[in-house]
Amino acid sequence: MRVLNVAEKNKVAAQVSQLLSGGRCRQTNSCATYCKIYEFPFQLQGQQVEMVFTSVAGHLLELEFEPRVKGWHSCAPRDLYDASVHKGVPKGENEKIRRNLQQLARTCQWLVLWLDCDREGENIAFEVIQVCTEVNPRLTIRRARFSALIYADVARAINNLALPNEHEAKAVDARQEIDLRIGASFTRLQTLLLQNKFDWSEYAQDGRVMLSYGPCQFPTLGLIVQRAWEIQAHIPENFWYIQVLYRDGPKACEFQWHRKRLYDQAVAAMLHELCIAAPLATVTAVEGARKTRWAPVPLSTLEMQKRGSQYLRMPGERIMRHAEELYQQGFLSYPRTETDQFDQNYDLRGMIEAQAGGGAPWSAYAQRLLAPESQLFRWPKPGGHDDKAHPPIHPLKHYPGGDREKEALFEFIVRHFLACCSKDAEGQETRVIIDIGGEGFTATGLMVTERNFLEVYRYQSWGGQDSLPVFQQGQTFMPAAIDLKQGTTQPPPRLTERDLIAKMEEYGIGTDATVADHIQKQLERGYAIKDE
DNA sequence: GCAAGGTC
Repeated sequence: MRVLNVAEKNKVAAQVSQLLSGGRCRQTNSCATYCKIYEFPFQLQGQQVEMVFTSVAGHLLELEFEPRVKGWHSCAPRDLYDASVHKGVPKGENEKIRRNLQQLARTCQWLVLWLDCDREGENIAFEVIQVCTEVNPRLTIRRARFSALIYADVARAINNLALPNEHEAKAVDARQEIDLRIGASFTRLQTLLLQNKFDWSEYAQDGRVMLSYGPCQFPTLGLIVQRAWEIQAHIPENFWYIQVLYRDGPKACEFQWHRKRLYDQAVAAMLHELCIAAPLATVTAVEGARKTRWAPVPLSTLEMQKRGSQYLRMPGERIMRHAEELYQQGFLSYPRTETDQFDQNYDLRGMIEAQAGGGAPWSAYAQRLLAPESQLFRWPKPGGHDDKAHPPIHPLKHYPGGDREKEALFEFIVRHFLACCSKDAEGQETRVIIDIGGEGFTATGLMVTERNFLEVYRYQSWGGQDSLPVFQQGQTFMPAAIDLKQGTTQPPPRLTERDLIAKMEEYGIGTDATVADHIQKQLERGYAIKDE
């Protein structure tokens, strides 16, 4: 008996084959570029069988309208709600993937579906069933459900084969149909209605404008517009505050008023006059506290995009493209992961060693991290998310360089990885509280006592302020200045890509894998612009 | 010329 096993991606087919065959499987190419075939003998339910593993690459089928309504002027946009839709294999790579599946299905008696354990995976399972039973209707169909790519889980899955869940798959069918009908109809309606009403030439691509609508695009744009409205609605207001400066030779510091700011100029001026009338400052307290700056937790896909866009000023979409290439070239672990904690027995040491040579700017740090006497290493703090399929994003081997942007991204991922394996930074905060004419002021200083992860994580700084001059409780001094200053309230800052990604995550717009695409689309369509 | 989801 031959058993055809289909995974959602080649990587899973390869890994499950490795685990079930004990590392002894034959790999051959298929007619599909990225979907390999893995074969090995296996004992299934007490029977000797030949296992044949292959994969799709995500969805195999795509929902499309009947040909009658495909032209933009063939029907009214509202007719797209009644037109019939069907699932078909889109032209291109997926046709090759279908051919691979059908060739194998003809020679097999069983079909075991190893798709991801989520709704999309369940839906893809039925796509695979549809394509395979077209050429072999007598296939016995089973679903393998595994939660992690480890032997125990995979073995449990093959010994507890179940049936695919049609309800879950149909939930995805419903989503697809809603997305397509609403998206296509509103896109046509808006575009046809408005394309000649305004001058869109600035936004046109290939001579025409596209005013697309989609259930992810629209709320994404909404988040951008919301901030723009907040900025437009801002009415600047003046405020006043008292600033106290201390100076003694080269030593100087600034004291912040406990009232922070007042919006009543007369009151602020009166309090200022009281200070001027009795300007001698009395130190009422000197407080010290230990402060800790936490090292980052291991890197998930969305966190990579958020930090990458902030630290490197690189669009999320390009970060993902570079990460994907670095992964395929073997420099990086799998770039699509929700996991931000390392498994207990992960070989972190080996991963750090891989960065300790090569003369990179971080090699010396990696070497220190490995040296026990440095006491710099600490097992990364768990971030609390685990997709049970992939580890956090981390470097596998040294990237020799070539593409400047890819280098910058790789460097960030390495530094983040080394940082999350390092101890937190420690500092000593000093607060000096003074009284002038009944008003309270505080100066705060921070001395970093142990930089630890900050040494390698050059994207973050801490303190920056010089340590304070030494003050003693009860001491008095004459300030160098007691000034009444005026300020103006500022509108909220414009939205950054990092903020937008975070908000989309918060509101559940798109998925980890698509958030960057939706942002990219805003720019492509000219709905929003992004500057430096 | 349209959506959003999956992946190399």
